[in-house]
Amino acid sequence: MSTDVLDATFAALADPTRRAILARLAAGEATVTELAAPFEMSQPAVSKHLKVLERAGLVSRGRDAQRRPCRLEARPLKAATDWLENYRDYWEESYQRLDALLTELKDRDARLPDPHADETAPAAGSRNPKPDGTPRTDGPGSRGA
Amino acid sequence: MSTDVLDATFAALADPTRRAILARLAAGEATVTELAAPFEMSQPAVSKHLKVLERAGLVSRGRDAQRRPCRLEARPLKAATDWLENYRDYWEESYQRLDALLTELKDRDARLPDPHADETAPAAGSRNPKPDGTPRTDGPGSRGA
DNA sequence: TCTTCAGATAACCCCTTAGTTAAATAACCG
DNA sequence: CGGTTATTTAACTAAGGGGTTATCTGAAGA
Repeated sequence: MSTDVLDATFAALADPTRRAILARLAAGEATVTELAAPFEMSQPAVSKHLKVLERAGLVSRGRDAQRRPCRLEARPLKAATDWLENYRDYWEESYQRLDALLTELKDRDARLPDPHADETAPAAGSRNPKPDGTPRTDGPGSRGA
Repeated sequence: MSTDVLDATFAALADPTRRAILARLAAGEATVTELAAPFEMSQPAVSKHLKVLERAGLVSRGRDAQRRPCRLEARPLKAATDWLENYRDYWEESYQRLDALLTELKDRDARLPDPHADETAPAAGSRNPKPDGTPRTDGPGSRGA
């Protein structure tokens, strides 16, 4: 879970073109020209994006004659999700006010000296034990054959 | 869920310093100098990072005399997580081989013409209905008072 | 072999980013 | 008012990102 992985992954995801490429690859392998088609940019530009995705480990490529089919490698996305998961408690709306309250009280009580918490451990709260059963809002369509 | 939000959020998360800042803020509000202390860079540099985080909506700031305490605003992280959630099926190891198989079969069967899938909808699979009960590996410490 | 198709590289542009130091604000403290 | 503390802004450098066009490589196929 070295920071480099997260660096590269998040950086790769920061571009809409690259996210679109990943979305396309989620539907199955595709060649560079196939991937480039939907976009208004040149093919070399897409090649560059692919290189970024490849460096981040999000895409791997095979070989079929002169074609270099790309396929999705989603594993780094797990690292990213894992990192984000530490903050799940913080975006649950219902706790936002409680959180503000706690911070204020703590602030008033004593000025806490805690200059840094490790990057990988945001000291996630004991508030939400985690596995909430919330069903995904996005409707997963049928995939594969 | 405009792409701009994801752009800014993922871009903000692509820097280890900024991720560390967020981790620190998860433990409670902090002033700029408090946030800057752990790092070897100058304080203005940290201010810049904070501005990036602020622009992404990940940090908001109050005012306490000459201090401008920063607090975590985790909502954009939900958008990021939601996007990543669409790919959850793809990183479940057990399916990697099955996926490869399916793609190959489909490829052999007929060359599918599906140039682009929308960015927000990677056509997530019907394979994994989703709410897996996997407990988080990171140990959430106690938080708040 | 000559051609064509599929991608990769190169060389270049422009703009952003991450960092620096130094100076400007802004609010408190005496 | 004058000084100290906290933070922002300015000006600058070095590096990298995203895009372009033009050129090179490499495999297929006539």
